[in-house]
Amino acid sequence: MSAAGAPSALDAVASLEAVFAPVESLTAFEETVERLGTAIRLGLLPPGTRLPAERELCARLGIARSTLRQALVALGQSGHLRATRGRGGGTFVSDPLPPASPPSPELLAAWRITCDERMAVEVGIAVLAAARAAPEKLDALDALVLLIDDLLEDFPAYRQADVRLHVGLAEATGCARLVTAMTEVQGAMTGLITMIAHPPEVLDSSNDQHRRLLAAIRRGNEAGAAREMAEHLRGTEHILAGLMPPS
Amino acid sequence: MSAAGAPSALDAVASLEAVFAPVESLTAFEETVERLGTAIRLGLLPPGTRLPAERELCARLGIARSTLRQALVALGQSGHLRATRGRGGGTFVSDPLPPASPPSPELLAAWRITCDERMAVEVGIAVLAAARAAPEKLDALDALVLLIDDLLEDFPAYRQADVRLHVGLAEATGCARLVTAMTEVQGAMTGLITMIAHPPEVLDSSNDQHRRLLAAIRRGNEAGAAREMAEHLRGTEHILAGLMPPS
DNA sequence: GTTCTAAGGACGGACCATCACACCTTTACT
DNA sequence: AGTAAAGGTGTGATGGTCCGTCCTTAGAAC
Repeated sequence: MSAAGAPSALDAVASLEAVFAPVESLTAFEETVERLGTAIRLGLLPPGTRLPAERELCARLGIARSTLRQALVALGQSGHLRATRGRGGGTFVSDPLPPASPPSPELLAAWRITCDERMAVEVGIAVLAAARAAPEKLDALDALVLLIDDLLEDFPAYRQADVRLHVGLAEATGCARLVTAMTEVQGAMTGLITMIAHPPEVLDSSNDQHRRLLAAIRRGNEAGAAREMAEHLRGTEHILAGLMPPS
Repeated sequence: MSAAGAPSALDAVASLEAVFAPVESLTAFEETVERLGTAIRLGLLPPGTRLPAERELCARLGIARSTLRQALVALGQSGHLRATRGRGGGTFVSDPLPPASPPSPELLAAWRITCDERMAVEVGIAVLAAARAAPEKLDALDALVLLIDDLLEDFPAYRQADVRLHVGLAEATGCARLVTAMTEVQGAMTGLITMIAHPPEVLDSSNDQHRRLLAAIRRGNEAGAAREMAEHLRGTEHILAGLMPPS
């Protein structure tokens, strides 16, 4: 290192790859489809739910109504939404939902990156929740864990409750951005997770991890929460690693 | 809860706020300004650095040259870049950089959200690094900590090395997306951090936390890394909390 | 000193996403 | 029958982005 304080060339290279990486800016249309589609597939908007009226929703989303309609039409064509006209009508989440499409090759290729991102986001949220989650919120999550115990035989229902639990954890941090981050990460994982066989025993032990995680959070044990969450997520990762072609 | 499996209305409300939150899609121009500006302000692109040629850079960024030029012109007008023409010319990071502009009211209003996001991202990255960081990479980070010991009297230099350390941690996870997330979060924090007085004793103890953090990571101690990182970040948060008007 | 060349600088046309606004159609409630 | 609330449709304007082309500058090579 010649000049004092000047970064070495080697050190700079790695981070500059991130700085100069391709900029992919989603259009308002794309992001809306993404957001609503993810919320539907994750069960945040269960089948039969009525969306806010178009004129209200476009105001909430901060986009023009025509742009929102493009998104709604796209989600309608893919079978996730259906619209009825007239008074008392509206846009509703389809019931039943269309069968999940198989994960795209790109998603499969990026599975490790997706898992890494999930690990970072979820562990961070677990620690934050341990630091500050309100007991009442944790009570609700405990109840969810008990409810999940009855869903070990029905994977779609299990997965949906699982997502609600994880998103609930993000809500417990009180930071809306983190809720968004969690839903995005869960949406990205969903395609991968459906590839995995989920025998009830696995789901049972996974829910046990939920219990230990929530206990650690309730104790305010940040380190414990981080460890439990990391272990919990590692379970999925190991199974996926076995399924994917060795990269 | 009446219908089995159906989410209670109350449960849905919180997460739907995130689903229906305003969609803010950055244009390619805006994101480029953001990315390059952040990299410059963080010292990832130190003063005097020559950027790649426009024709190459727009290819790397995946945008049109005219769009890139808009961003370069904007950064030039704000004094972060200067361009020289002719052979051997190019676009260079200004030396010295323009004085940092005071943090915007919006940034100040969102300081808690920014801190939360940083906590989540950094703790997650610390845990991931503990799980898999290469020893050689950690050696480089240890060296950085030693270097920082000599910068306790010069806050700008300290801060720059501090950023390099944290970004280096993200690089140690081997996930480019996390490096991006870390630089974004650090960029958002920079404006807030400059508001704080940083006596050498505080910086010294902060660097001690770096040491303990890296030690935990080297031991592969995920829980310890999470705890150390959380404590490390809490230091800044507490000082900020004292400065900000009670929300 | 002339020529070559690699760089930034500027322009124009095409395309497309987005917007705002106005209007139509359906349907249930009053 | 009328009204209100919802989705459905169309149009023109605006602005971001892209692509290609040409100009200008100034160091390097000869």
